[in-house]
Amino acid sequence: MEPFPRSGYAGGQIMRKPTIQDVARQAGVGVGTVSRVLNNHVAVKGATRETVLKAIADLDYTPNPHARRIAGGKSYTISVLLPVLTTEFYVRLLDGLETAFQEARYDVAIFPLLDRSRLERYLGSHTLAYQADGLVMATYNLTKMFHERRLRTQQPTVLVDAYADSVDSSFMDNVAGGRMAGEYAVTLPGALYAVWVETELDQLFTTRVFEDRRNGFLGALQAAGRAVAAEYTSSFDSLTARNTACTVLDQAQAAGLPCTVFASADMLAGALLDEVRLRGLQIGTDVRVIGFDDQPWAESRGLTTLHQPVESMGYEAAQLLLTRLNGYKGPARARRFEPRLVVRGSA
Amino acid sequence: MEPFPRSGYAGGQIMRKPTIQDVARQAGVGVGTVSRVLNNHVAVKGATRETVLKAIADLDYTPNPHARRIAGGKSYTISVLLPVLTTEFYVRLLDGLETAFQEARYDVAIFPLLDRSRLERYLGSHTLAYQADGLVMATYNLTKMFHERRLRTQQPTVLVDAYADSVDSSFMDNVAGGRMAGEYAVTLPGALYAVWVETELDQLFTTRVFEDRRNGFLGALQAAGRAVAAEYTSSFDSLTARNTACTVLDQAQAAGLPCTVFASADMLAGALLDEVRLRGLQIGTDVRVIGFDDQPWAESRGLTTLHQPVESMGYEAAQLLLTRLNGYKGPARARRFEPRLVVRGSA
DNA sequence: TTGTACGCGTTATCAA
DNA sequence: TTGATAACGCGTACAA
Repeated sequence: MEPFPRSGYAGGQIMRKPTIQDVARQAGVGVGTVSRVLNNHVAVKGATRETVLKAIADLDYTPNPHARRIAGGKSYTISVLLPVLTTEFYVRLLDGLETAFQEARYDVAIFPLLDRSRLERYLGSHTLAYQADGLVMATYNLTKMFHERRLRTQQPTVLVDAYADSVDSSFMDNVAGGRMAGEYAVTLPGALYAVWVETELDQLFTTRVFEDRRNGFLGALQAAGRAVAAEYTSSFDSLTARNTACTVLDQAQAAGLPCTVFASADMLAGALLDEVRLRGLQIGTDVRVIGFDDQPWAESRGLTTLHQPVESMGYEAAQLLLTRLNGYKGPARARRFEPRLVVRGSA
Repeated sequence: MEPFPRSGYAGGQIMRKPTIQDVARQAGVGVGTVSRVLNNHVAVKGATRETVLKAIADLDYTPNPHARRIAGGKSYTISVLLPVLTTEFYVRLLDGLETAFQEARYDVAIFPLLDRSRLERYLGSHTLAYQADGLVMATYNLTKMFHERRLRTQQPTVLVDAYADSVDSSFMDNVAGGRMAGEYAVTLPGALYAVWVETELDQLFTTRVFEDRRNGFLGALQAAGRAVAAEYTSSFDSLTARNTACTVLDQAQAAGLPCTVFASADMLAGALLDEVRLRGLQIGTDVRVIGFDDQPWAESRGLTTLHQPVESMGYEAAQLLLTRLNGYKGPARARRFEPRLVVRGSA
């Protein structure tokens, strides 16, 4: 261990993190006053506030979040619980969340939900995740867990990309997205096919995203007096996607082109584009493809798809949580975001 | 606010998180003894330990990490700083890390490095990331930042999937991986091509992974008196990968088949397989492809590739950090993992 | 408007 | 081997 001087400086360098005591001493005030400045209390004279702020800047002081938490206050920390982050979607979501929280001077820590046991571990105990001032939970449909009180969220919680009636939520209207796809699809010539993403088996840990898209799509078709020629289900990996694409096109070719395929995720749509090209068919005439997500590559591949305001959704989720942290006690609020159909060459 | 009873129970339910005081009272011992049990101190009589553990279980007590941090300097929290997690690689890496840390009863929080400014934000201040007991930093080559003292890691740090001489590290020997690919490639008929992944422009924030693979590969070719017919660079997105695949095959077909292509990431290899198939060529005879990563889909697509023991690498990184946290003060250690060539149909 | 003193839940020290 | 008690850094009554 290196020497650990209890006081101030050594060779111009602070050897130990300055505390509120150091700031108080430096500014010639009491610790209470420094604390009041830190927490934007009204009862501080302007001149005093300036002195304290200067001392804080001089010492490069930052409050210790753990001590804040212990003292009964807040730790200025938010936990974000996300499914495994292998898509662009979560990167954008995080961007929106972090932007909003940073503006409010909150730190955010991410806890990846690699599997279900982790949810319970994160929430069931002493973990940091649970000790945060607020919780953001993404994508999973936790309604049942709330109802069954298996999720006892002592601290303010907001759902993003998911909905439950008992907590604040900020989400995409996937039903509307599916409907938009459907309403556009029925204007195109030929038979209609759809590819869905398989949701997890575990009921409590599942997402309704793709179910909603399906309901919206089928609803729009029904309203137009149409129906799908066939539906398929794929899981969210590239190999299965490619196999599914083959199956879809086999059947579509057998039944006769042209046709339109609604792929409920761009990744599936991409596999379809590949397979169409592979078979020497014309995208946009023989086979039309509508995706969902508007991934970064969608534009350059000319994919017609539903664009989601993901960053805004994250930003708004953060705002909902921040109002709770600032004392809002009203009923659960739901912020619904609508996707936008982006028509490109593929349909 | 609901009533907030200071003591024990209400209707069989604990209204407030039990503290070490509650446990001590319940077990009929002092708080010091409880603390000793919690921290596995030797000087606790077996019978006393049992009593305390029972009280802990009865009350469903878990220590408050913030209080621990304040009192003892340890919070039992590890920060993991990762590049954006859009690949399977980081999921597996996290799995290895979390497994090891959980065994040692540490919590881990993830801080995604969406961009460079976040690195400085995470480390420069009061943030949770910085307040953790230890730091795991993945992939990026931060050597220069350490040398320039732009990264002042007060707490133990370990690099994973990266190397710097001043800190502990656990990493893949990508040079060896490249060499293995090269040594195998030279046994195959036809011209040799290689596709690399573009590294970021920012010097301080770059990774050496692909540079290493290249050096290994070219070294093996040189040792065999061979050379690549051409090299290509692609960025890590599917669109560029597909374009690059086209370019490679255009040139390879013009120069004459068969040929072998070393793609320094499975994602690039996958694009090549697609394009080969698209052109009606035979994979494994006309065009042989060697990948790198052994992604989950590699087996079913028959991709010859380099398998990386990613989980082990993460697990070992965690172990290195844990020894530091337990007081190890020795010089920086480097744990090198070797990839393994998995020969399948593609080459 | 400001300073003092207490409490938060834990670890560490010291005496028993 | 154990129990009391002093820190740890901060928020906040309460007194001034």
